[in-house]
Amino acid sequence: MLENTIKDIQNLSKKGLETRAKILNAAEKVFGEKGYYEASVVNITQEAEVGQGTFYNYFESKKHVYDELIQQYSRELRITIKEEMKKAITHEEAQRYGFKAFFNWVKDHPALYSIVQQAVVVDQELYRWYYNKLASGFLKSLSQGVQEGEFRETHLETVAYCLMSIGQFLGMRWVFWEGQDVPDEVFDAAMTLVFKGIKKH
Amino acid sequence: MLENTIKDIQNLSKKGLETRAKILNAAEKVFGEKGYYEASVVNITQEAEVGQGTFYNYFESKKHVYDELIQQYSRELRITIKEEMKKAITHEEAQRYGFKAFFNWVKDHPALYSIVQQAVVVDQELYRWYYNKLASGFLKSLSQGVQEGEFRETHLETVAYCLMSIGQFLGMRWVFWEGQDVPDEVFDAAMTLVFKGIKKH
Amino acid sequence: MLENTIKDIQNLSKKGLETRAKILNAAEKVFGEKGYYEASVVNITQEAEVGQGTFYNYFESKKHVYDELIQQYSRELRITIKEEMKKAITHEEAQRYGFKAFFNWVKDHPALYSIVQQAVVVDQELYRWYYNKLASGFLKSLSQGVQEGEFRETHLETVAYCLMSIGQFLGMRWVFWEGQDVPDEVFDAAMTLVFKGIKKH
Amino acid sequence: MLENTIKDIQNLSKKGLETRAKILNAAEKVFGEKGYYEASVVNITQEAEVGQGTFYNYFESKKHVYDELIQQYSRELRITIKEEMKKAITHEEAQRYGFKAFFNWVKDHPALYSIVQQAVVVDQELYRWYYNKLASGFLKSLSQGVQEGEFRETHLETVAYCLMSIGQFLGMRWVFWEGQDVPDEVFDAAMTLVFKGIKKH
DNA sequence: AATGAATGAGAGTTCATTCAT
DNA sequence: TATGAATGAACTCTCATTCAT
Repeated sequence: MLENTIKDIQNLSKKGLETRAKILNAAEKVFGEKGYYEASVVNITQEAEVGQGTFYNYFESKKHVYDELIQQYSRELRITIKEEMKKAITHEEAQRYGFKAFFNWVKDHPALYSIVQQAVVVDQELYRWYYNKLASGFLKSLSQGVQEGEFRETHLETVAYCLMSIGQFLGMRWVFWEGQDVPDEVFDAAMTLVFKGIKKH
Repeated sequence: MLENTIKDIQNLSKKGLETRAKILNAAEKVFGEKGYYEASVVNITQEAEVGQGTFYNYFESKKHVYDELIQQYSRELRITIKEEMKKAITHEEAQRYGFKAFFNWVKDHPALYSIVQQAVVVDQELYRWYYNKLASGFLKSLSQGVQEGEFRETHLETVAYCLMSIGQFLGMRWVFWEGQDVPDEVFDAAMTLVFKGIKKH
Repeated sequence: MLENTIKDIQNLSKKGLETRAKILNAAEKVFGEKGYYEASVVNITQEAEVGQGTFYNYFESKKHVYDELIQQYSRELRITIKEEMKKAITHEEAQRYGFKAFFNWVKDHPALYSIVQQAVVVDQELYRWYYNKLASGFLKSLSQGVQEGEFRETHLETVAYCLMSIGQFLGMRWVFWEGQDVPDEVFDAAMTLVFKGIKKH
Repeated sequence: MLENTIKDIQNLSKKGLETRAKILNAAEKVFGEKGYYEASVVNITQEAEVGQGTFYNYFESKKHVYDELIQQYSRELRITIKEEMKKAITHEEAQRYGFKAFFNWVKDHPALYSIVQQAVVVDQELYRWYYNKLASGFLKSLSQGVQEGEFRETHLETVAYCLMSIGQFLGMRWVFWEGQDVPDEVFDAAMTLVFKGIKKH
């Protein structure tokens, strides 16, 4: 009743949902390729093969699509990583699986990876939110490892940030820039560094 | 005689150099506060207290000032870190001094720190150039440490990227976001992590 | 669907075509009055009573409208002249009709006449193209006159240029400058000059 | 006393006159190459190898140099033609010499030729003045020819404009566009056309 | 639900001209 | 007499957004 111009994902018809999804996918592609500021709404609607006006039936502004992409991405990424980590037995293994999952994600969604990076210019607050959220995932897993005696006691938030940063940069350097998997020797070198640093013995 | 429209840093009068510096400083401030895309040339010239046209006497475009800021920043930062590292005796100490120097730098130049981050959107190539340059600094120092038997043998480029990334994220999290020094417990936790990871014993 | 930003004269709605025409007419008027360089796009959109941005929905740039005006003008003029010449019996008569048609055209479209002249500064190539096109019309008619024995043999391209230039200058001097018809005595004097010059006896 | 900022060609030192001439020559070249509107004052001062400010010591504005060039050109051209025509015996010969002189002039001063053409956009009034002046030269010579019985009676102003226009276009077509002399067959064809048209028998 | 024509605020940039030195 | 640094008005063009259909 309050919102008669759509935008509310609820009461959308099936067709409406499809159109919305087309736009969102187009936005992902276009933002990924051109960057938020170089990308225009027209670019997006053309990519989506819908009219210019249609965009505003589903999103309040260019910024709103961007926000939605990041939030969606963030959620999916964290779920994926968590799922993957569950398969492990030790916490070390879990961390390894987590890294692997992240690298695969970047390889499969380079556009979204880029979009997140762009938040540093587009919306600092969102950027901080994203990394804090990601770090808190690491933190949880780490503190379990400590409780169970697998990792030594230390300032865990710091370590969480360290691990996250390593994942971030290796993903950037080898996966995003080169468009390949992280090479085994790189992965191993990084893991050895990390686990020598945090394991109890 | 001959050259009236400037842009060449050489043969600039004293007054010209001052004006140029005013604009560069203003650009640093404005880009830092508003981000590259939200910042307009007018914002910069107003901050610099010069006329709009004056900007174009000294820089070919908005992008050119930006590039200059990054390159200048990059050079100064690397020199500062190197100077600081020289004061150390062991390589571990050198690395610690390096990190400290970097954190101080971020604290003193938050705007420039932000500007570099923005390159991820503004100019990917510049962004890669910056990090590769920075990483190669770490690499050099590390391989010396290995040669002299202080650090263990490993895939050094990876480790360089890991160290750089840790510095980057801790600097972001504690210095840039909070505007304070990296707390001692954080610094120690990170250094312990790192050196347990790379030292020989 | 698909094409939102226009510029293609095809698939334009009726309203779109109207707007485009309004802009084109306004441009003709404004270029005619102020000249290409003194005329601004704002001048044109104000004359057309549309928003500034609307201009760029229909033309890529100020130069593009200009080109279109010239080409349209050139085509229409040549068709008009040809139509008029067809009504004649002898080739002398045909030439006379052609000149008359040209002078009438200038009287009816002084702005367009001026716009063509401006090409000498705005776009030399276009200027040459226009006059070569016009001269080739004269040439065709002349060589027929020669073949049929009405005109004497001579270097026809030269004569074509001479006739064209006479039309051009009389049109400028009496029609464009004074805003009147070419006076009879002027017309007769010029025609006599010309036909004494080219007729066989 | 009235004018203390120079600009008055009178009380100029020898050096001043030289500087003024340098600027005028540079302006001729630059206007000729780029056209009045595309040419900037900086272009001119750089070509003249003087400072930007120096320009305004000798000319009130960009437009003033332009005016001066045209007037100077017009005067010199008319003198040159007149001198040349004096060498002839018959009036027909005089006209031929006049045309020749004009074509040579265009060949030697293509930049000035172009500058005059540009007046059609830059300053209509100047443009009309120039052509009226030129036509009146033809007129004088023609009416003498009539008085002395060499040319037939006719509407002389018209014929003057016709002759002038022919010279103008042949000069443009063969000399200015092609950068060569008017070919003999073209020259002869044009002269034959003209003199069959105006001579008594 | 879908469209695309219309818009105007605001961007980056140019350049004729001024003026202190 | 010569200079070039400084200026701001004015330009062309872009684009997120609105709205009538």
